[in-house]
Order: sequence, then C-alpha cells, then structure tokens
Amino acid sequence: MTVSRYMRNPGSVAQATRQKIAEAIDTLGYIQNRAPSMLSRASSKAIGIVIPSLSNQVFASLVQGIESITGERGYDTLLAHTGYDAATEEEKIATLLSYQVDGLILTETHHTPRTLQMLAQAGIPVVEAMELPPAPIDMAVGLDHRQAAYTAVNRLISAGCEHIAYLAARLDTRTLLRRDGYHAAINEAGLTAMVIETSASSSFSVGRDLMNESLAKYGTTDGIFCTNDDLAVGAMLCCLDYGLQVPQDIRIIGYNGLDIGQTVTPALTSVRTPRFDIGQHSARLLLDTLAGLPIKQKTIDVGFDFTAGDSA
Amino acid sequence: MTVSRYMRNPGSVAQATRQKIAEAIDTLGYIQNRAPSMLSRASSKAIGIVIPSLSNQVFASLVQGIESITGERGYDTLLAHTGYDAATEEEKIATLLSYQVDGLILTETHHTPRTLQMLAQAGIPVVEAMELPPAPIDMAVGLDHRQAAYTAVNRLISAGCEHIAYLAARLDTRTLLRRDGYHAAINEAGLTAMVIETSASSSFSVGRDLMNESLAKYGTTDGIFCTNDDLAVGAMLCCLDYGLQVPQDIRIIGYNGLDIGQTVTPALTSVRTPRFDIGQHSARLLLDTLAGLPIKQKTIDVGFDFTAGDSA
DNA sequence: AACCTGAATGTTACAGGTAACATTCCAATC
DNA sequence: GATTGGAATGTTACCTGTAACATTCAGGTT
Repeated sequence: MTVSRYMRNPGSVAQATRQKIAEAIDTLGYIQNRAPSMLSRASSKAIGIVIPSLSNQVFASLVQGIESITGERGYDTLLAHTGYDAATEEEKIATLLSYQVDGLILTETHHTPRTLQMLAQAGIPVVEAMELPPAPIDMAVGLDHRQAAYTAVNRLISAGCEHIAYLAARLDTRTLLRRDGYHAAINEAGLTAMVIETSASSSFSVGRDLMNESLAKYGTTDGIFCTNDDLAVGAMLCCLDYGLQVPQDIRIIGYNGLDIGQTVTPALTSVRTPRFDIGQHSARLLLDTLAGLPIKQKTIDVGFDFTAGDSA
Repeated sequence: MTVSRYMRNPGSVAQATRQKIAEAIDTLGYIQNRAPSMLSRASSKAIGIVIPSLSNQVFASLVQGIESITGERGYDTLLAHTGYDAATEEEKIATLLSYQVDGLILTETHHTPRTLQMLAQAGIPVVEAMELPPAPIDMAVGLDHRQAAYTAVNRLISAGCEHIAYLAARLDTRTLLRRDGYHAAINEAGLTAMVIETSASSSFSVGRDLMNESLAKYGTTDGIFCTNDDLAVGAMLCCLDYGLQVPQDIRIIGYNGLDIGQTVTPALTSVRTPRFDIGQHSARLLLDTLAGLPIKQKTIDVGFDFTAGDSA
C-alpha cells in the first residue's frame, strides 16, 4: 500500500521510506501493472487516438498536438490506425475500449452503427477531430473543409481562371466536403466543373496521373485545385514537364500546407490546416471533461488560412 | 464462465447457448475487459511496436507487415512513437510493458541502460527490426545499411563519378551506418569525402538546403548519395533549378525506394529496403517464439536491391 | 504517566476474466 | 431402471493496485 501511494504521489510517503522504495524500484526494474487500476476504477489514465494513416504528416502533427497536452497531464495515449476504413475503425475502437480508455479522439466522422453503439455503451467522452460534423457524437474540433475549398477555388476564380480542374484521391469524408466546396464556387461563377477523382490513396505519382488524365479529358486548363499537397506537387511536376508555367499558364492550389509544397518551385499555395492546434484543443476538451471541468463549447472551429506560395 | 469460453472459442459452447450469448453481446454492446487476463495470466495477446516517426512511409509499411501477421494470429498491436529519441523510447517501452505486452518489436538499436534493464526484467521476446545490430537484445530482422550504402556509392563510382557528395539528415544509427558505407567506398576508390549533414529531421526542403550547402562548399559535384528519398528529391529539384542535368551532369541515388522518387523526372534510383517483409518476418519470429515453436535463426538478413530509376 | 494529534503505514475487499477442477445433464447401452 | 461416457456448464481461487477505513507511532501537552 505504501508503494502504491509512493507511485501516485511520492510526497505522501516519509522521506526514509521514499528512499528505500526508490532504490527497490531501481534494482528490480519494477514497472506498474496497469491492469488492476483498469479493473477497479474502470479508469486507466489513458486515452485512445484513432487516425486513418501512419504515413501522413497531417495526422502526425495532430498526434503531436494531442500528446503535448496528455503528456503534461499524466495521461498515456493508445494509438490505432484504420487505413481509412470504417470496419477497421470499428475493430480498433473495440480494442481501445477493451483497454478501458477514459476517452477517445477520432479523426473520421463516418462510423458504423456498431461503432456508434459501442461508443454510446462505453459512455466515455469522444472528440471528433479535423472536421465539424453536423451531428457530432459528442465533441468536435476542426474546420469547415467545404468552406476552405470554396474559398480556395474562389481565389483561383478571382485570379482570372476559367477552366479549373479538381483533382482528388482517396475519397474520404473530408475529400468529399472539398468537392462540395469546389462545385459551389464553380457553379456560382457559372463555370464548368472538371472533376478527376480516384479512390486510390494519394501520392505524388497519383497527382501526376490525375493531371495527365485531366489534360487529356478536358484540354485547356488554367487552374487546379487539389485535395492535398501530394497531389498538387505531382500535378505541378507534370505541368512543368509539359512546359506549362506556374502560375502564368496554370495556377495550382493544394491542401494542408505541408513542407513538400515549400520545396518545389514555385512554392505551392495551399490551404493551411492547423493540425497541431486541433490536437491540442481536442486533448484539452477531452481531459477537461474527464476532470469534470465545465466546457464552454463542445465544438471548436479552428479555421484555416493560406500558405504564402507563388503557385496561385 | 460459459461466456468466457464462448469469447475465446465459440465452438466450445452448445449451439443454443451460443445463439443466446451472441444476441446478448449484440444488444448490450459488450466488449471484453482486457484487464483480468492481463492480470491472471500475465499475458495480454498483444504486442508492442515502437517506431521513431508517424509520418514516415518506411515505418508505415513496416507496421503493415507486422499487422498482416498479428491480425491473422489473433494478436493486437500497441503502437508507440519516439521521435527518434532514446529517452522517449524508454518511456514508451515502460508504458507498453505496463500493459503486459507479450512481446516487443523495436526499430532502433541504441537503447538507454534502463531500457535494457526493463527488457531483461520483463523477460519477453524482443525483435529489433530494420538493422542487424552486432549484439541484438534478442532477435533481429533487417539489412546491412552500411553494405547498402557502400554498394550504392560504388554504383556511382562505376558510372564514372569522381566528386560524390553525401547528404544526410536526422543522424540516427541507420544514417550513421550509411555514412560508414559511403566513407568505405570513397576511401577505397581514392576519392575525397564530401559530407554535408544536419541533425534536423529529414524533408524535401532540407534536401534542397543541403544540396545548396554542398555546392557552395565543394563546388564541382557529379554524384550524390542521399540517406533517404526526401533528401534526394529535394536535392534533385535543387540541381534542376541550377540547370544541372540528371544523370548527365550529376547522378543521384536515394534510399528506401519510396513512391516520391518515382514521380520526379528522371525517376530516382534508390536503395530499396523491403520494409513490409521485415515487418512480416519480425512478427513471425515473435509470435513463433511466443507459441513455443522452434526458431531456426534469431537474426534474419532480408537484403536490399535498387529501384529501376534513371537518376544514376 | 496519561492523553492527544497528525503523520505514516497497514488491512480488507474489490474489479472481471480464466485455469483448474467439479458438477450436471442427456443419450446410449446393458 | 441402472450405469456410463462425454459434452456442457458451474464453482472457486487467483492475478495486482487502490479506495476506504483502521492502526501505529512519535512528539508534544497537561
């Protein structure tokens, strides 16, 4: 019992005892078994994070933002990835719940019925990060991707573009919202939609392929809106191969404001999404809820802006 | 008790009972609590994976390889990331051990003394993936990065390069091994080493910066060996900006054989590392050990080859 | 010496699934 | 009807940390 006390709060144990325990822990290489506290208090001092992909900078910064908060408040994080698949998400959430996580941060807004049932049953706080779903499960932190895409396309239109293609890969919810925004801006301006999509996962070479396909299908093009920066860079490299000057002949806007966009010449103009902030806000919402603190608002819109690129 | 049996092996329960349990599980949204089995058997049917970064395609494929095996054998994976820091690794391993993981797959070979003590104390099987450390903790699956770099640089030398620069970022163990290989090849050929390094983490823009620095410092350069593909692509874009033709004026070899290398023109020649295979081998070694099966060899060298690029 | 106080430490019961063993049940056989 | 064998199900104890409560202890006061 004294050791248990020491582990949670060394100050609550007498100086001499503290010393002895510290030594014993050191020589034994003792590590607390989490199972008992998971059992008895139904609380684990851990939260679960579910992201779609392990190789996307976007979610890496999100996780960093989350862990910058959980770390300082003594919470551990359990990480799961779904490969953008709702069925896998269901499995991974079940696993996280089996570890009695105290809260969850999800990054998708489309869930299976069973996922929703499990979450309701678990009764733990849940944050949906990245988007602002019309009917959040519980809490949400993100931005309006439809609005961001709408604004980006209007930027091309203001610059004089009249043939604006939309290049998209991996058609997850956020990507579909961006398509809505694209269509809204295009229709409003009385232009013709030029949509090239693939369900394949996004990459530079896919960006290149989509660009080729778009040029073949639609001919004249003076503006491109890509749903992420990988595609945009692939598309830009393709344009340069065709001798098209960016932004003189063709303007390109990407999405997310990743490092890669700043390396190409001209630097990519891109919608900047504050992922680290989203992570921090999400973690704060969750941990404040767990601590029983009052929450001002269950939904936080973090907004967006543009990187200072030269491609649009 | 019958439910417990059902959960582990539905066939061990009578048909009628099975039905009733399945229904109850469904309506209740019941999810097993993992804590008890973690307690009683000191086994959790879970293994821990520790990777350095969440945004590197290399580790994403490694994890996919691992999970392709663990999934079909009924094991869960707990994922932790360290940011290439040994102290963080120590923390994360302690956390994983507190969850009573049955085994661990690590991706670094440099560990703190306390990490080694914890691992010894835990007495669980450990696989070090990616490298072939001279003195593995337990098991190892990977390739000889020194040899790979040596071979790559010799390829440049055979092609007639005489001024070969070495560009590296994020100086982890694997990167340092590649430097050794570079030096070996350079010395053997009687050439002068041209080393540009930064401890900053790797990215396209860093590749560009290193290339600029190298040209400024060493002038004439006809070959470049980069420790990864991000750097190589950044360097290539930089060369193209200077009007240098690849591979006529300058040859470039990258490392890992990622998609990005196939997008640029010319396609990047790169050392291909079979990460997915490394993941599968690692998981098999670990699970076979846990299942008490005999292990033929505790260390597996998966080798390497080159992508069919045009840059070298 | 008796008493009091607050700090330090100890005792007990509990969480939920499972190994090991025990019991029940039913159909087949004599 | 009694017996038997194997399938199905039930009972008990255990794993480890901690909440809640109990006890011990040292030093100070009367």
